[in-house]
Amino acid sequence: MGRRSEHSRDEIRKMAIDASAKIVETEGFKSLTARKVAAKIGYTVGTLYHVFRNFDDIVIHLNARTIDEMAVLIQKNVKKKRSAEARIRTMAAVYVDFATEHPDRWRLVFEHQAPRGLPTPELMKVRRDVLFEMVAENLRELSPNHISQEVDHTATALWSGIHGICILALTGKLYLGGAFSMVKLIDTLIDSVLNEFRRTHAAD
Amino acid sequence: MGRRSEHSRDEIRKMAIDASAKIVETEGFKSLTARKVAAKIGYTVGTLYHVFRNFDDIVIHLNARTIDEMAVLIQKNVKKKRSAEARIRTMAAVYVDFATEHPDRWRLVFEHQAPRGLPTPELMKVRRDVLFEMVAENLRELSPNHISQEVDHTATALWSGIHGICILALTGKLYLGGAFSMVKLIDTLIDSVLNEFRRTHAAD
DNA sequence: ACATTATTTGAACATCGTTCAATAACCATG
DNA sequence: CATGGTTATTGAACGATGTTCAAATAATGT
Repeated sequence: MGRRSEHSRDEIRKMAIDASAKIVETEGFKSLTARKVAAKIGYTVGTLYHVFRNFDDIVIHLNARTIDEMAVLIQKNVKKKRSAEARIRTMAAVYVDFATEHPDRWRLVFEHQAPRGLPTPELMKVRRDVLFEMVAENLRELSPNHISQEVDHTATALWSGIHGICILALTGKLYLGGAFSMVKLIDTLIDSVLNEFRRTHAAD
Repeated sequence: MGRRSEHSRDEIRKMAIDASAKIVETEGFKSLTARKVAAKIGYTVGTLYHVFRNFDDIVIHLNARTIDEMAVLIQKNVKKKRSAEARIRTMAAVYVDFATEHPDRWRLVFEHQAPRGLPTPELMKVRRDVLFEMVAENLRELSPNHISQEVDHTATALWSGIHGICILALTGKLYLGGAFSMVKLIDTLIDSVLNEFRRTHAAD
C-alpha cells in the first residue's frame, strides 16, 4: 500500500484516541490493544506506530483527553454555584459522577504509568494539578486570611481524600451498603476538612 | 520429567509467592510473569499451572500475603499505644511507611483486578475490611455514644481518605515539596475527621 | 519385575507491543 | 502522458506473554 492521504496525521491521532476511548468504555482498559485500535479506525498497527511513539503514548493521550473532559464538566457545573463551599461540593459531586459513569477510562488515568524510569510527560504534569488548584482557589475565598501554603495543603489533603473514596468504591474495595454511599462518605470528609479549616483560621 | 516430589504442592505455592514478591519488589509489578516466577523456583510454567488456577490466582495470593503482612505490622505497632487516637494515627503512619517501602507490592494490591465479570475471591473479601474495622473499633472507643453505623461511616471516610493521599503520592500525582509531605497531609485529614467526629457526638 | 499413578516438562497456540523492508498510491517533473 | 521520486501504508516477523496438554519420567504399589 501507499499513501492514501484520506486523513492527516492529526486526524488519525484523533480517530485513534476516539476509538481507544470507546474500547476502554465497552471492553475495559485491559482490553485496549494497538491492533484493536488500528482495526477500529480502518488502519493497521504499522500506521499507528507512525503516528504515536508507542502504545503508552496512546494511553497518555487518551488520559489527557479524559482529564480535560472531566475538567470542562467540573468547570461548567461549578460556574452555576454562588458560594465557595457549594463550588467545592459540586466539584466533588461531578468528580464522583464522572468516575462512576466512566469507570474504566477514569481508572486508566490513575493506574497507568509510563515505563519505569521515564519521567511523567509534560502533557500530564500540566493537567495533574488543575483540580487541586481549583479547590485551593475556593478555599482561599472561603477564608481569605489563611496563608497560601496552608490553603494548598488543605486542598491537597481534601481532594486526595475524595479521590481515595472514589477509587476504593469504584474498585469494589469498600463496603457500601445500607446508609453507606460514596456521596455520603464524601460529604463527611468535606464537612470535616472545611470545618477544621475554618477553625484553624480562627486561631490565626 | 516425572514426579520429583522434592516439594509438596503447598511448598511450591509458598515458593512461588515468595519469588513473586521478590520480582515485584525488584523489577516492578509490570515485570511479574509466570515464566519468571517458575524459573526463580526451579520449575517450569507447566508446574505453576498445576498449582495455581491461572496467573491472576498467583497475584491474588501474593496480594493476600501483602495485606496480611501489613496488618500484622499495624497490629504490632498499635499495641504499644495507649489512647484510641494514638492508635489511629499509628495505623496511618505504618500504612504510609509500608506503602512507601514496598510501593510496587502495595500498588499491586489495589490495582489488580480479577478478569472482568468474575467476583472478588473470598480470600480478598475477608482481608478487605480488616483495617476499616480496626479504625472503627478505635473510633468507638474514642466516643462510645455514637451509633454503630455512624462510626463505621466515619471510619470508612477517614481510612479511604488516607488511602487516597497514599496512592496519589506514591504514583507521583501529588505535588509534594517544601512543607508538603504525606505525613502532614494525613495529619490534617485525621485532625479534621476526628474533630468533626467528636463534635457531632456532642450534638447527639 | 512390572504396572500404576503422580509429577514435571516443553512444545504449541493465540495474542501482545514493536520494528521495518516492501509496497502501492500520490505528486511533480519532463 | 509517462515516468520517477516521495511517502503513507502495509503485513510479515520477532520476542515475550498467558495458557493448555500430550508426552515423558520418577516414585509407588503389587
